[in-house]
Amino acid sequence: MTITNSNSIGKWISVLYRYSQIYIDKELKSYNIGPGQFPFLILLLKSNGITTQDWLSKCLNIDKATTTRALTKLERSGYITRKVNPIDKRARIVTVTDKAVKLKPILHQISETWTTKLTAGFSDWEKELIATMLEKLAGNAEHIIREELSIDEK
Amino acid sequence: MTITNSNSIGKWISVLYRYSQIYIDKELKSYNIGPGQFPFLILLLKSNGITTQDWLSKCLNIDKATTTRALTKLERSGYITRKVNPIDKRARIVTVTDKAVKLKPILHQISETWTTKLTAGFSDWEKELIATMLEKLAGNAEHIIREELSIDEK
DNA sequence: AAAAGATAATTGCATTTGCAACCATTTTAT
DNA sequence: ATAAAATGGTTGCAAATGCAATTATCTTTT
Repeated sequence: MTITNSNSIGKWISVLYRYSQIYIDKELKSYNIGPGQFPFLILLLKSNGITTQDWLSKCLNIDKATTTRALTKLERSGYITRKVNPIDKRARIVTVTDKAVKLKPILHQISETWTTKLTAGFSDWEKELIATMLEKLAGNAEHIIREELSIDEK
Repeated sequence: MTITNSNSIGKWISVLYRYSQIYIDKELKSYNIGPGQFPFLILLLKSNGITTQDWLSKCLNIDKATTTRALTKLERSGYITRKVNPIDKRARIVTVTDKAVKLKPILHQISETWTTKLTAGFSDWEKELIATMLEKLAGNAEHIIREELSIDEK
């Protein structure tokens, strides 16, 4: 018998996910950036030009079809450009524009404000701890799903 | 300057959310229960007949329109019934069926297996800790969104 | 060098979701 | 007692999302 508090981890993850979507949506609506684009833009601002769409998908665990569409929207809104990689014509080189770079501080501020308010009452040490723990959970989750997939492939 | 690890909490939450959706979808597809119904069914199995749809929505932070649809699907699949509350005709009394009760052990097992694998490498103490911390985060998130709403209402 | 397999990205399709607007009923205020 | 406000739930609509299939290109095998 192991009915413990920890079984609600999944519930809180999903609740938190929905809150964060609502928050991002409110904060970024005026920039024509939705919760579906936000993580891509943040990631691209960190790793400009040095990544494939597929890598973005894997890094964020977002379906590659969704990635295509998110980047299409970001491109239409003028935050990124995509050109075919001449070395590998299947791939695209995704580059952030000046418009995106100018927005970078605001994006980070929104992200930081959210984190700060979210972790109100936590010590700095606890903040680091929970981030580290979540990262570990995500690693485990990836492992679980990958294993399930490989079982299916039998 | 506060660029720390903790700023990625949001990222990991969203990554974990998507993994969990994939997992639940795979595990429960054969029962005709999707990730959108799962949390409701779990919650209803705990608090049968003693809740409104609105309470479910608030508890899980899920839009009430989505709640209506999730319950409609659960009803069609035979896991719950809804009747108008004679005391308050606006409200519905949601009751789980025998079919749902029979499924309860399986649902809990799926939930437990996910949690166990997700927290692989964590001590029991750490498992409790992360659940507690996530609950706190969710409480803070609710607070943030509620405050933002009340500002908009000015 | 050609065929088979893998990889990067896109498109089609169906499903899910949230916001707004709405209806019905109950509660509160006057 | 009636009007106004609040509450529980549903529906319309548009946007987002994931899976599967497809295209194009590159890599590996033979």
